[in-house]
Order: sequence, then C-alpha cells, then structure tokens
Amino acid sequence: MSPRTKEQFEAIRNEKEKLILEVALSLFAKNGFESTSVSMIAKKAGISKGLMYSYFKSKEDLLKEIILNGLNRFIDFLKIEDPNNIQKQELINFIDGNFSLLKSNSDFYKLYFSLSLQPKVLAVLEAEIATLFGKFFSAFNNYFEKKGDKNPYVKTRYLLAIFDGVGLHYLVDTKNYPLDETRDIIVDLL
Amino acid sequence: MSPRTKEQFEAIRNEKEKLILEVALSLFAKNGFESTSVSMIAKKAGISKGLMYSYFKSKEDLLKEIILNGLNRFIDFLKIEDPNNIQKQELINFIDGNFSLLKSNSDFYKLYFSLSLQPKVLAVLEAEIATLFGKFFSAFNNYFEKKGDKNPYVKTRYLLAIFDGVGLHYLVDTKNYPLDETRDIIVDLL
Amino acid sequence: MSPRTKEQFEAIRNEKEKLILEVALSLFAKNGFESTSVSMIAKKAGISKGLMYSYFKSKEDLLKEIILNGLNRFIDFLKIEDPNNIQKQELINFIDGNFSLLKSNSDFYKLYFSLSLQPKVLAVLEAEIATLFGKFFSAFNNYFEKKGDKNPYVKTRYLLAIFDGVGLHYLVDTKNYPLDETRDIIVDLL
Amino acid sequence: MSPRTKEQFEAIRNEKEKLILEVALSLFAKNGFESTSVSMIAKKAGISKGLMYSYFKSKEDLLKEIILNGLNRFIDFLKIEDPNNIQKQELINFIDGNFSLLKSNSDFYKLYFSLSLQPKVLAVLEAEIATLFGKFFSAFNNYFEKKGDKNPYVKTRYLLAIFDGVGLHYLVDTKNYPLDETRDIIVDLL
DNA sequence: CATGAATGAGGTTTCATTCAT
DNA sequence: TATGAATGAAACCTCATTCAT
Repeated sequence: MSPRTKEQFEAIRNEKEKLILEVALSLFAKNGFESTSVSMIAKKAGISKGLMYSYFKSKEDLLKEIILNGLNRFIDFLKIEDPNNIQKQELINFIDGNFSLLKSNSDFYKLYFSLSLQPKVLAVLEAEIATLFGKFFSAFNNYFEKKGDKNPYVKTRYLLAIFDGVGLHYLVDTKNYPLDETRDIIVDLL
Repeated sequence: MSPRTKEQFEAIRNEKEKLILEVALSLFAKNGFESTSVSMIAKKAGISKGLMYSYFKSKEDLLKEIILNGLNRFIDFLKIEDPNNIQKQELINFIDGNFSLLKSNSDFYKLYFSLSLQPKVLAVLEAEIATLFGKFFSAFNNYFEKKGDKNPYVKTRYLLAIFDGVGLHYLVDTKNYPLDETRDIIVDLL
Repeated sequence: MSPRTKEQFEAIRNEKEKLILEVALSLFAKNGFESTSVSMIAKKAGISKGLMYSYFKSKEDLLKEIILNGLNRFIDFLKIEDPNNIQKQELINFIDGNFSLLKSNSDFYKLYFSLSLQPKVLAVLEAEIATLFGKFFSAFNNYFEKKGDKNPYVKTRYLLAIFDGVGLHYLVDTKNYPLDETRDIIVDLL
Repeated sequence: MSPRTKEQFEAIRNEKEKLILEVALSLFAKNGFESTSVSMIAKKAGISKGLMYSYFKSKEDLLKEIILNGLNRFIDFLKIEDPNNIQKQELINFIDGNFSLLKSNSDFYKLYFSLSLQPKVLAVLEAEIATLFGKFFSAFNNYFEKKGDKNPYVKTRYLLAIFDGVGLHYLVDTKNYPLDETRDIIVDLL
C-alpha cells in the first residue's frame, strides 16, 4: 500500500468531521443538547471520545459548529438581484426554500428552536444570527415599503414570526400539519 | 409550647411551595431545565436542597407542577357560551388574554417553548396538553366552519401556529416586537 | 374531663413505645434496618418523627431495644430445675418453645438473622447475646455430658447450629418447610 | 505513540473488574451491602468513584455480579454421574467442597447469608438461585429415595438447612467452631 | 491518528436528626 | 407532649475532559 497523500488524509478528516456533525445534530435534536453525552455521539459515530476531541475542542464547540453549518444553508435561499427593486418571486423562492429545508432538515430546526430561548448557548453566535436575521428583515421590509404597505415594519416582523410558528407546529406534529396549504396562505400575504 | 396547628403548617407549606415554584420557573426559563440545578433553585429560594425534596418528589416533578400550573391559566381565557354559535368577541378575548399572559408571565412561555420540542420531558403531561390544545382547536375550527371559511382546518392550524410564532419572537426580542399591532392583524383574520 | 393521672400518662407512654417497637420490627424485618427510614416508621405508627425521638434517642437505639426485647423472650423457654441433672423433657420444651416463637414471631428472627453477620450493629449487645447463648450451650452440653455422649461439645454446637439453619430455611420458605417433622428429628438427637 | 491494542484494553478491564469485585465483596461481607458506600469501595480499590460506574452499571449491579460469581463456584462441587444412581461418595464430595469453600471464601457466604432474608435485593437472581437450590435438592432427595429413607423430602430439607446453620455458626465463631467434626456427623446422615 | 481508562467536579436524591412552635 | 419544616452530610450516579499508550 502506498502511503496516503496529504489530500487523502484531508478527505478522511473532512468526511469524519461531517459524520460527527451529522450524528451529533440528530442526537441533539432528539434528546436536547444537555441530555446528549459525548459518549453517545462517539458511539453512534463509531469513533472514540478522544478522537472527537481532536475534531472539536469541546462539546459546546461542536454545537456551535452545527449551528453555524445550519445557518449557512439559509442564506442561499435569499437571492435578491436588486435590493431596491425586490421581486415577489424572489421572496416566494425564499419561502419555498425555507419550507423545503424544514422538511429535509428538520433536525436542525428542532435544535435551533429549542435553543433559541437559551441565550447563553447561542450568545457566541449572536453576531452571525443577527446578520442573518437582518438580511431577511431587510428584504421583506424593503419589499413591503416599496409595495406601499401601511406598516411595513409590523408586517415584516409578523411574517418572520409566522415562519417560525409554522415551523414549530410542523415539527411538533409533522404528520398532520398542512404545510403546503399554509405556504399558500403566507404567499398571499406578499 | 404548643405545636403549630394544622392550618399553620399548611400555610407554611403553601407559601414555600409557591416560592419554590416561582424561583424554579424563573431559573428554568432563563437557563433551561437541564442547565438549572436543584442547588441553584435552593440557593435562590433561600432553602436547603433537602427541603425542596420535601415539597416535590423530584426535579422533574417540580417541572411538571410548574407546567401544569402554567397551563391552567390558559383555560380561563377561553370562555365559550354556546359551542354551536361561537362569538367573534369570545375568540378576541382569548387572544387578548393570551397576549396579556405572554407579557405578564413570559417565563412560563419561555420554558414551555424550550421544552415543546423535547417530547420526553413533556411526555407525562401529553394528555393534559392534548386536551388543552384540542379545546383551542375546536373553538377556532368551529368558528371558521360556521363562518363558511373555505378551509377551516388549515386556517385554524395556521392561526394557532401564528400565536406561537409571535410569542416566540416577542420573547426573543421583547423590547422591540410590535405585539399590539400584531394583535390587530391577527384579530382581522377572524 | 379530669386531668390524667401520672399512671395514665405512663400507660400511654408504654403503649406508644410498644407500638413503635412493633411497627419498627415489622419494617426492619421486611426491608432491613438500613432500608427502613425513621419517616416510614413514624408514618406507620401514626406519630411524628419528633415524637419517635422522644421515645428512642436514635434509630440505632430503637434497634437495640427491639433486639433486647426479642432476646428476652428466649430465656423463658429454658427452664432447668437442677443444672446437674437436666431432664430431656426440659430441652424438648425449649425446642418447642423456640419453634413456636419462630412461627409466631418470625419478624424478630428475620431481623436477627440478617444482622447476625454484621457485628457492628450487634456489638453493643454482644454481652447479652453471649450470656444467652452461653446458657443454651451449658444446658445442652451438660445434658450430653451426663448422658455420656462421645463428644458433647461438638454435638451441642452442632445442635445449636441446626436450630438456626432450620429457622433460616423456614423463614425463607415458610409455606413449604416441614417444620414439625424436622422438630421430631431434632428431638431424636437428644 | 500507537494506541493500546484490544487485548491490552481487555486485560486492563479484566484485572480491574476483578479487583473491584474482590474489594466490594470483602466490604459487603464486613459491613453489609447497604452500609458499604461506593466511596468506600473506590477508596479501598484505589480508584475513583466514577471508574466503578464504568465497570458496573450501579452498586446493585455490582452486588449481582458478586453473587453470580459466588454461586457459580458451587455448581462445580456437585458432580453426579448417573442421576438415577447417585453415589454416596458424590454427595460427600459435595459436602467437602462446600465446607472447603466456606473456609476459603467466607466473605461470600457472609454476604449471602446476610442477604438471604431480604428478598428484594436478591429478587433479580431468584431464578438462578432457585435453579441451583433445585439441583442440590434433587441430588439429595433422589439419593434418600433410592436408599429407601422413610421421608426423603423432610430429610433433604433438614440436611440442606443443617448446611446453612453450620455455615452460619462457623462464620460467627470461626475460631472455635468444630467444622471438621461436624462434617463427620453430617456425612453419617447419608 | 486513535483508543478508552481514568478522573473529578458536580448533579440528583435520601435521611437521621434538630428545633421552633 | 407533639408536630413536621428544615438542615446538612453523605449517598448514588453522570459526564466532559484528559492522557498514557
């Protein structure tokens, strides 16, 4: 066997890191952060605890990485060509992207919701989260302003709140919640 | 000296139980259930750890008591005279009650939201919660049906989701969230 | 109502003390000394914990009282008219007394057996126990000596061991153990 | 440095497990199960409390392991070639094995006796214990039946009770109890 | 890179005992 | 005499993290 090249090593590292992130997310989502032990994660990922600590310097660090990873997927859905002339379709695309992520990536949403009221854990990511939220807010706010809505601020905050409310209810009762029909109602608000 | 009377003992118990419940709720809301230790509760309540266990069988039992306590306040807001003829004002009263509770009792909401995605903890109260939620659902659903709404089920679930979404956003950003204006928007949906 | 006389008070005290002793014995026998809490005893006796401590200065003291109480019943069964001329019937009476106590007072036996291998607890009663055991030993030993038995010491120790072995097996399997038939075999050893 | 091999890890575990079992047995025998704390065990074994829990799920689990370990040594002493024709010598071998174990392994006997009247603790091992006891019973019962004894059942139960009585007395007064002479008396009963 | 034994701090819980009333 | 609220020490147990190999 020829010795592995640097690239191969890096590929293995990346792959294993990804595995840990996935496994940890699923466990955090299911049991909560505090109730998930590092041992459980290592076991489910098929590695040793020690190795986990070579990828992430602490359990909290692992959590942050997971959250950052998850947040980054959102930005992609919001594609605005011209901030001064936001198209309805652009916002619809965002909504649809969001909802499809909700379905495909519900673990991340669960984790995020369950942490969103415990500022301590998320404190370190405050800046990132504020930035992200700010982008969404601007987009909708600008759109409603341009559209001449009576109170764009209130409407925007209302709409963003709805996203989370619907997400929450969908996650709590995934089988029955009428997500697609709700999507139509929301789109009608634009 | 004569021993304390039954009434005196009961008064002591009631008062201290209330104290513990309040202190625990505030800490659970702030740090989360798992991250709040019985030591912290005892310290803040000015009692020994041991005493807490004379009032509540376990930390989890304490949590359940808190949740039950909190849930019971909700029911009062939903007063329906005739289920076959629900009045718009009755639902408005419910909404207003809810929002006023959100303001005055935000700790309970915080706790409830942060637990709502960890079914394990709430499992024991599932029945109570389902009953409560069922009542709210019926009220709105019946109302929308009677009103001839196109899809009462979807609308009801949408509305209940909005409550939680708005609540969540209000709790995360209490200072700025335009709760009263949002209330008007919601009332207009009826 | 006329005030109670000193005698009445004492009668009440004695009665209550007896009640506590009985209740505690039954619980100790069932759960073991360590696994029985003072609270359990007080509850089952229908008194407060504080009161219990006015009768017995500690949980251990209560145990000692119980053991002493129980041991004293034994002596009565061993009635020897003339130590230099012990009658077979006197020993038979002792055996029968013992076995009947085993049936009627099995709680005490259970407790005693389960403690007999933990010298710490019984250490304080060592003297009493040694005295009692010594009396039994002497009686049987003298009898076998007089009777011209080859090895009275061994036979005596063997016999006393049998008592406990049979007692133990009877207590473990009270329903099925053939106590009366065993009694006859033992009597034949005299 | 290369990590330890599986074999090395296993060796460490086996050794330490054995150490803990031995230390715990000695303490349980001396103080009783309830009065022996995990701290005491850990201290005497020279390990941390936490480590004990990596070897045994709980203090009770540790106890069960000890009992199972001890029980297994018994079976070896009972070797019956033909159950329909049990030889006197086979039973003598069993008795001698038992007594020699009593001497060499007195801690286990002590523990077992002190637990035998607290069914709660042993409840989980009931099946194993019943099986073991059943084997002994059958062997002696069959032997006495074949031999034409008047009442094989009573004799067998009497004999098994004697084993325990003698064991108990030997353990309480190891220095003086005439175990070997007693052994001869018992053998004569066959 | 990889392992899992080992630690130690801190969690939940129990309970004999005290003491104000 | 009688109560049970209250304490505090100590029990059992968990787990993030370290480290020798």
